[in-house]
Order: sequence, then C-alpha cells, then structure tokens
Amino acid sequence: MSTHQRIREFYSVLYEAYGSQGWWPGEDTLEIILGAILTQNTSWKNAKKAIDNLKREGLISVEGLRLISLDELAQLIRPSGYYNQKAVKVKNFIGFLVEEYGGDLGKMLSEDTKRFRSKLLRIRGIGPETADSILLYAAKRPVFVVDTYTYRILLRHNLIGEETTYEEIQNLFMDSLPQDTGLFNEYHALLVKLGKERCRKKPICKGCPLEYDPHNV
DNA sequence: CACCAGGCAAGTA
DNA sequence: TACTTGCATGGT
Repeated sequence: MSTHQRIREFYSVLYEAYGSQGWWPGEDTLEIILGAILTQNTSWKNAKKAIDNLKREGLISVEGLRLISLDELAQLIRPSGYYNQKAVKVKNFIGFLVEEYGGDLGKMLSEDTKRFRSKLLRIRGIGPETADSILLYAAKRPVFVVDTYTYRILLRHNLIGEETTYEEIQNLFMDSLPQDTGLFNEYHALLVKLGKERCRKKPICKGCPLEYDPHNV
C-alpha cells in the first residue's frame, strides 16, 4: 500500500477508535492563539492554567496584553513553564498584530494564507508548529499541523525516516488528503490523542489501533 | 528519584 | 552547516 493510502487509512482507523476530539479547546481566536504559544513543549493542562489566569484578570484582549508589564504577564503565565520566554513571545505577537494590522484580529485573520504564514514565522517565538496551529485553529485555513507526536507516530510506523523535515511531513498529509480544515483539525487532534496514550518515547505498540506489528515489517 | 509535556531560538565550532 | 544547550512548571 502506498504511503498516501496509509495516511488516509490511518485517519479512518483513528476516527473509528477515538471519535471526534473537539479541538481547539479555546473560546475565541485570541485565546486560541495564546494557547498555541503557551502550550509549546508543555502539557495542555499547564497551558490551560496560564490561560485561566489571564482570563481571570480579564487579559484576553489586545489592549490588555499590550498594556500589561512583561513581568506581570510572566507571573500570570508561570504554570505553562518557560514563562519568561513565553511572556516575550506573547508580547512579540501582540506587537506584530498592532503594527501590521492596527490591532485588528479580523484583518489579520483574513490575510492570504501563505503571506500570513511567512509573516508569523518572522515573529520571534513562533515557529512552524505554532504558526500552523494559528492558521488551522484560529484562522480556519486548511493547513496541516505537524507536532512531535505526528513525527513519532509516522516514524514508528515506517512512513518517514529520521531526517524527514517538518515541511516534508506536512506535505505528506496535505498531498494525501482533501484540503479540508475540519479534516486537518480532527486528524491532528487524533494523532495527539494516540500519541498521548501509545506512541510515547518508550514504545507501547501492543494494542495500537493502527495495528503496527514491530515483528512484521 | 527520573522522565515527560500539543517548541523555539541562540550558542558553538 | 550541524550539533548542542537553555528555557521551567507540574504531573506520573
């Protein structure tokens, strides 16, 4: 079976096994963007605590985040880890939003997808995964998000090699599937779901819904 | 105690 | 270019 066919088959199997994941767990677009930054290399649970702190302070707004001091912001997002760096990242994003779009989220979100992606990648603190999460989950563009789970699962199932790059993996999905925002949303969430319980650094393959048999490859 | 979590950038040679 | 290191809290 071709790699593209297997990519399509994995989706059916995962959806059958786990059902809809209901991502992104955030209410408005700014909250989704903040979540994308705060969850970098951090459990969603901890990122959520940071988001809740910001919410409690009424800070999920462009003006709020623009006016708060860096140090206060850092303290509020402590639970998400790397809080000093992430405070700078949030400030960098808000600075970008104000400078490029006059602080108008709607204007930013209607930017052409490719242009928007390359602009996001110029912000210090926003790399490919965070940029694509913003494009998919906040801007609702059909862009596939690749994360460490995606890499690990594809590697373990021999669909990619160790050296495969972010963009190559992304293209693998985007060339195999219809360009559908809802599908990409669900697929990424399902890969995270699978990765959380099975495809960790210490392999747990027995009983994997993808039925990978390490002795039969 | 060790190890991991929905990354990214900067430093070194 | 190709490695390596720093960032940091909270859960298992």
